[in-house]
Amino acid sequence: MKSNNQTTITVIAIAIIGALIFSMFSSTPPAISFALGAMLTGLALHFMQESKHTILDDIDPSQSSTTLYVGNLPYRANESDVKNLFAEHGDVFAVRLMKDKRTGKRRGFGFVVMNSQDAEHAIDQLNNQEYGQRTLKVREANEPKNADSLDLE
DNA sequence: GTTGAGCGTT
Repeated sequence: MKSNNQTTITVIAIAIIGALIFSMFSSTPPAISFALGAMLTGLALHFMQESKHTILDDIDPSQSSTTLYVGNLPYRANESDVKNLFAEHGDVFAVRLMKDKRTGKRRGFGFVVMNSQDAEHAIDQLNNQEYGQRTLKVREANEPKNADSLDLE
């Protein structure tokens, strides 16, 4: 819908060419073949541009997420506490505190997924900070499932 | 109910 004049002219030109080609291999009357060819070619080009716009629109820098490693957590801290703590420094998308698979007891560390821009600030603000009589360790997580810190290369 | 360096899970 947002195509400018140049792309519109290009689409029409290609549509006409496609219509001519379509007419050559069709046994129906030339006028109908031409119209059908133009419609099909125009539709194809239209959807190609639509998908292009969709892909580009999906790239939203304000929503890129970064996974943070949080260590030296007090055992009594739950996911809610950690989420509230990090939420003071940015948008927190998810919190996972690792626990023992058998006993279910917390292991004192976990992961926080939050806004990439806020993540750097959260590291500076929360790393080596006192929390529950413990000194927090906050860093960027290792095995990143989300390859979003690629802007640091 | 305990412990204390670490990088996980559908």
